[in-house]
Amino acid sequence: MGGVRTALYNYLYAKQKGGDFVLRIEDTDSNRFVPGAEQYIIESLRWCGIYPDEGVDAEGNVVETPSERHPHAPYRQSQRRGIYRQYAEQLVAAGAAYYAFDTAEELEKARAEAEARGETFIYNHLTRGALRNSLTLPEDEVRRLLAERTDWTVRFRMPEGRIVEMDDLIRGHISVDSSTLDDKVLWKRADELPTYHLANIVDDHLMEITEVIRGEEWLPSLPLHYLLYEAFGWQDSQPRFAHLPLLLKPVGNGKLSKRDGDKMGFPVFPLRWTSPAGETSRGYREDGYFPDAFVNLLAMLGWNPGTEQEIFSLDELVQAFSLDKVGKSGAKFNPDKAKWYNREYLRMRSDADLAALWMPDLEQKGLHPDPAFVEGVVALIKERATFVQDFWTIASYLFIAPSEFEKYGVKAGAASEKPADANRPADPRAKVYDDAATAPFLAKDVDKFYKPEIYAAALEAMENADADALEEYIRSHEMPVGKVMNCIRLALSGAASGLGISDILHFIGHEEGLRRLRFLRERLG
RNA sequence: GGUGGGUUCGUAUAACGGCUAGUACUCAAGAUUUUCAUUCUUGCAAUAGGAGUUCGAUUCUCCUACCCACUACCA
Repeated sequence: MGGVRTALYNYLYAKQKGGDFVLRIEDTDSNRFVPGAEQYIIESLRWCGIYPDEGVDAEGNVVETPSERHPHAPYRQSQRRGIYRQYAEQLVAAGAAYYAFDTAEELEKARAEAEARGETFIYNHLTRGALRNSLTLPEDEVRRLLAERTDWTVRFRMPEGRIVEMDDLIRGHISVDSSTLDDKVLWKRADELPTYHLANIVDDHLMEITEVIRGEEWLPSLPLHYLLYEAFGWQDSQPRFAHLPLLLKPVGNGKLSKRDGDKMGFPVFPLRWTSPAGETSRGYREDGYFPDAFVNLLAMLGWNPGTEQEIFSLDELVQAFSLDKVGKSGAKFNPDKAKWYNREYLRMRSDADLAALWMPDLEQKGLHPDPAFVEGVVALIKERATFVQDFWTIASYLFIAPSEFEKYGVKAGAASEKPADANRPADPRAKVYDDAATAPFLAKDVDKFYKPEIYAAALEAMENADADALEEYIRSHEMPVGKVMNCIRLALSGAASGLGISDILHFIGHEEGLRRLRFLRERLG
């Protein structure tokens, strides 16, 4: 979700300004390579209606804008190794970086020693003089090591006492004393690739990136990035930066993580994702969210239009989006609001569209109803649903006769109508519900609706009146309307709550209604 | 620990330094309904705390508290 939102804001900004949205794959950590992840990202963006102007597509082909005159490919950083190497060396030659030969063990030891003194080890202007690098070793020794071995890194020579003045499109002016920063690794020995910091600056420069909109977790690295642009002499064409607030978990503290969703019953992935290890995480698409609803709710997490409008299409978002309306503080994700959005989008969708979306589900159940019939059902029930998947639960009895009669779920008492949901964000004013709420229905409520005399009345009414005249018949014969109607509903739908009797009869027909009423007697005696 | 960022109802957020601090979700109550849901009406609920600047502070400054991120040869 967080990644999609970041991509979305980038896309909205780019499109609004008439710019290009670039998808670059930052895969410089071979340890973290995940097969299929790249395709997953592209598919997710496509589902949301976001198509990069430049980048790679799901088939691995390079995509570039037709007007593009300056080729920027390749778009995978793992394929740009040679480019970065040259820039890393340029930095060393300029004195802005240096080679470091310290082994993992040596650094480990330095850290342990610092810790023993109650300090934290930092590779910086204070400590680099006592470590093994091209600043401390004799020149011929450095040459020898570079020639004989490949296990060296390049570190940025973080200046001492520089106050770095920065501007962020969302947060305004920020300044940091470079003395508090460390000599970040720019070139990794491990896979002979640059770290994010180097690759990002080099690529943004080469790809003529004008704005970088990324997560807040990058804010602490911003001074380093400013200093890198300066070291390369690229300050004049340096992109502008915007650091987005984080997406937080619905309850408790901390940022939204994979775990939260599965634990708390909502997706955190746009599409279902199966990790190489075989664990599957649910996705918004598979859970039944409409892509435009997903995009809409994501857009409103951290941004607002400044008006009271809440429903936006992607095109409207492009028009309305603005970075100065992006908030500074983290946004807790609210699953209830997410559902509300989908409900709104479901209602906006036409009955015919919804019927078409539902049809495969019906066919899978062995049903082959007339599309016009399904469309009629949809018109009747769409206001009761949040997802297309809800349709069956709401209206299965319009297709097949109930064989089971409700055991649970009737409003059994004021204080016990809904099961408690521990995973929902707590509203302190909500009533406390207990598990007794789901006590068996039959024992208590059957005699409310299924007393022999009520049943007799129901049967009489059904035998003598059609759907439209039913209520009038019951009234005029001085039968208890509510109880008789509910007895009929129980027979028709298997539940004591639900659609209107005449609506049900309209779809299943009067004969079928009568048959179901007689079946109820068989079942309940 | 250090550095940086943040803090308005439970949640998302609005409010040129100036109204009774608005809206949506959730929740509650009422109306409607043959039930449930829908719909409509109403309600509950917030400027973290303390100083300062000012005629006036949610808004600007400082301090404190709390939260978050970063502090990897990850991104």
